[in-house]
Amino acid sequence: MKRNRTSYVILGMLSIEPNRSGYEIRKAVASSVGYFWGESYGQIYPALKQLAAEGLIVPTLTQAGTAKKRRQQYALTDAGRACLRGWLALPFQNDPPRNEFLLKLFFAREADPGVAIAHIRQLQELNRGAIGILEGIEKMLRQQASQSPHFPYWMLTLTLGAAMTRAALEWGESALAQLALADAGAIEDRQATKSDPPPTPEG
Amino acid sequence: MKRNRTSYVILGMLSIEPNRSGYEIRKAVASSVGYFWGESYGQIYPALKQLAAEGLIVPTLTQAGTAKKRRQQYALTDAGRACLRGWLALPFQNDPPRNEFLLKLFFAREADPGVAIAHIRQLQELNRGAIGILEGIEKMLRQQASQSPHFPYWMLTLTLGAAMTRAALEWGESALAQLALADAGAIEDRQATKSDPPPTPEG
DNA sequence: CGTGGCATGTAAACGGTTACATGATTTA
DNA sequence: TAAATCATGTAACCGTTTACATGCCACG
Repeated sequence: MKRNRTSYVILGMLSIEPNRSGYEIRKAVASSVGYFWGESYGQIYPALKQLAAEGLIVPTLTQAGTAKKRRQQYALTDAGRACLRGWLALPFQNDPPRNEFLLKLFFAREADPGVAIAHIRQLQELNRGAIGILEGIEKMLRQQASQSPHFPYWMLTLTLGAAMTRAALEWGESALAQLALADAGAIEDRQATKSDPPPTPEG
Repeated sequence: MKRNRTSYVILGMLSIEPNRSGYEIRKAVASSVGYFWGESYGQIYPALKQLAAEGLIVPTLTQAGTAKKRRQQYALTDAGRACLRGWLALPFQNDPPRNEFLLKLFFAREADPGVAIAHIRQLQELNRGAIGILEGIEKMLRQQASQSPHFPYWMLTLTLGAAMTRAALEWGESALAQLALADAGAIEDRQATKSDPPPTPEG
């Protein structure tokens, strides 16, 4: 039975906490795995229908007591849980990353000299923001979920993200320094063709 | 004029070296930017047609001298080069990464204890391989392209990839250690409920 | 000569995003 | 009751992969 990954994300989210609606699942995805996975309504709602038709999830009664909005909630069935576990045990597929930043950097020679520097600065901004967000999530996790059996795995996803982001930040600093040097070198070269060469700058 | 990114990759590749065919462009992509970008024939050939129709590239005569296979080559026009430069100067869009490894790790509590460890080991394998490939490319670049004006930018793409991969490798080691400890802890806990607690193992 | 791989291309299917439509619920 | 927003859903579109079709060239 071929199934797309959206279905597994839904099963996973319901395995962590049952009785969620499509809307809630979408929000949970964005706020937990959002920095390495995304889902849109256009995928979630059809997938919910399909999963329910196959008996992997069941619609649960919206408790009429408080009646918060009208929303159809779902919970995992035994078959759904088994399906999730089967998928988890399968080797992960690492989908080829698409990194437009690196693409532009690769072709940057064709552009004006400032372009690469501007892109790297934009990347640094993004990565600094990401570090902040990751640290925020980590703090919240430690306070609110440190006793959860999910905690160690959730922390691991965070620390990998943080480690790679920090590595990228360090790279960015050195890359900016390099490009600045190269610019200075180019200026020197231009001066050198006009007058005497000053090979090393001195105070 | 809306244009997909495949077109810019083609323009970029032709800006580095003109007179390439679709097949050659595909191969060049795979062997240079392959670890952060991919293109398939199904995109390249239609894009070539479209670019030619818009005058951004021109089909060049396959030199009848050696007649190496039949293949239609293309070269950049001035308009094509200008188009590429315009795109390069635009802020890059960072497309949300999709990382199935992290997704499975996030849900790993639902699976058997060995599953997360197996996935991390698989990741380590992949990353060790990636480091090897990146180092190979770097060596080749230093030998064959160190005088090219593209060289500094190409090196930067390599060093970012290497830095992030190395960070992931380090993370993997510590993650494996952590999970091994957790397993040992779980065993201890189970023993503790059966007999006296041995809080710290001693020779 | 014919087989295998090179090179070009196309059609179909897929996964995913976006935009839009709609009702229901809060709030002002 | 009007406006804003919540929640669900659908249709269309886009980019991409995959599978397939085909002809050409080199080599045995």
